[in-house]
Amino acid sequence: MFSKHRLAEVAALLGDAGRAGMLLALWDGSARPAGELASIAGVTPATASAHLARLVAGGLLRVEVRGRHRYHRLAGPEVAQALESLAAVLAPHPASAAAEAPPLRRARLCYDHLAGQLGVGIGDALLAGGRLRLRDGAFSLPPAGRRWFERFGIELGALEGGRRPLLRSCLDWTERREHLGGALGAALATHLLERDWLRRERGARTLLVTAAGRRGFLRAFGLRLE
Amino acid sequence: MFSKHRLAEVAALLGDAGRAGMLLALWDGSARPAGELASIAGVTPATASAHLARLVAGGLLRVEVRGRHRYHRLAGPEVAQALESLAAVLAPHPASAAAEAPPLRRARLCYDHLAGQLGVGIGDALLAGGRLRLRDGAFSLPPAGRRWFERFGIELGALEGGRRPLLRSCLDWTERREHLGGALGAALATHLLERDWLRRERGARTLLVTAAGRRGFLRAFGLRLE
DNA sequence: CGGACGTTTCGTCACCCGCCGAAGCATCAC
DNA sequence: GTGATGCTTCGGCGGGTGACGAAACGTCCG
Repeated sequence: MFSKHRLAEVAALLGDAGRAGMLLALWDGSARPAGELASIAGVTPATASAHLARLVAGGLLRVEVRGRHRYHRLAGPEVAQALESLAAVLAPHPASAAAEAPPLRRARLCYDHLAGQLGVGIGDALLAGGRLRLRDGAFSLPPAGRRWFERFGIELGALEGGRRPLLRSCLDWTERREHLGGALGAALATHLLERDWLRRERGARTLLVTAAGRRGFLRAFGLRLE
Repeated sequence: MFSKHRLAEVAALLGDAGRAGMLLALWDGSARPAGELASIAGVTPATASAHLARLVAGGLLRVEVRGRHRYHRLAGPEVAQALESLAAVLAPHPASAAAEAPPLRRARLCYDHLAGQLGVGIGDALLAGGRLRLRDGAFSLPPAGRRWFERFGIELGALEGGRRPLLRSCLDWTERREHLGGALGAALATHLLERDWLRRERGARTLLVTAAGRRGFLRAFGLRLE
């Protein structure tokens, strides 16, 4: 049987504030060198190195050696998913989630797609416009939606047929609402970053809405962002 | 920000073989007294008591006092979901899942709905019969499916409108396939247990198929179970 | 080549946490 | 009441682990 020992082993890796901090910093799918993760976790490089070695050995992180730097990133979407579902456990009541720091609640990346109020808001706008459908907690994409995404500059053809589902609903832990994940959610996030509607805040998974973004979200989605 | 400390706190609760064993024993949604959990975890009642107190304080377990017994159960589906997604992290390769003990692979409860080969098989049969649809990794229920479930003895009306989504796909960690969760998945499992097609194996989340079940699964789903 | 830098390894210390046995509280049975 | 049972609390022991500084290693740059 998949033993309690293996489960405990992996869970114990997440069960240290230093390591948890590193994983959270990598939650958005980014790759960061060991030194940066050390400062994020608030420990010396020596300590961080030991932590990172354990995370890699435990299969939670992948490491990519580039010169004298060692870039670490999450080993895969399962890890991000595990973080997300642990977060769901510790925010069982919307009230505690509502107390989150505003910038993080407003817009952030969930591994590689949008989350927070912006993510939920975009989803709502797409639903209201008939460009997306939500039924029984699962998204589907009607023809009108396909056309809209193509016109918006996202090539659906390239996204389909891959291993990853095009649409996937992902439970947002601050808003307690479904938002759009999957290949399309990721492509949308990438597209908005490339268009410079959104900008990643350095060293966090928080997203900033640019001036162009404010105009764009209002025009494209009817979203008024303060 | 939802701090790394809180995440680490919860994860650390799972990061001990004793506590992990207890949680796994409760994975199927059952409620067990402290003494039984102690023997499952292989520790003395004193040690178990301390563990259970921490799990309750951490919001992972609920406790129900009945006379001199204290029944513990998972605090909610989020906890089971967290266990499931951690299991997915530590079984990234189908090979390791294939090594699982056969009875567990064959049929088990994932908190409150069916999983394992039986769970996946039923899902496949429903899909093949057009009673369920799978699109982009998410289930939907066409009219033919609604009729079928009603005729099968499951009242959909009572399930809808609740907080919990009717349909939810849940990644099976032994089969690496989606299976049916959500309110409908739970109702189906309950119904099959009540009809005595399935019986819970004492002290495990493994399910046994009864003789009536073998006939029933063949007739209703075309599933031939050895 | 030599120095700067990022990272790892080593040695060490301190603390936390899991474990148990014994004792203390409840509750149930008679 | 009296004893048995289920569980918790208390006190104390031992091992694991996270922390650091110092030093070694490998890479980049002038």
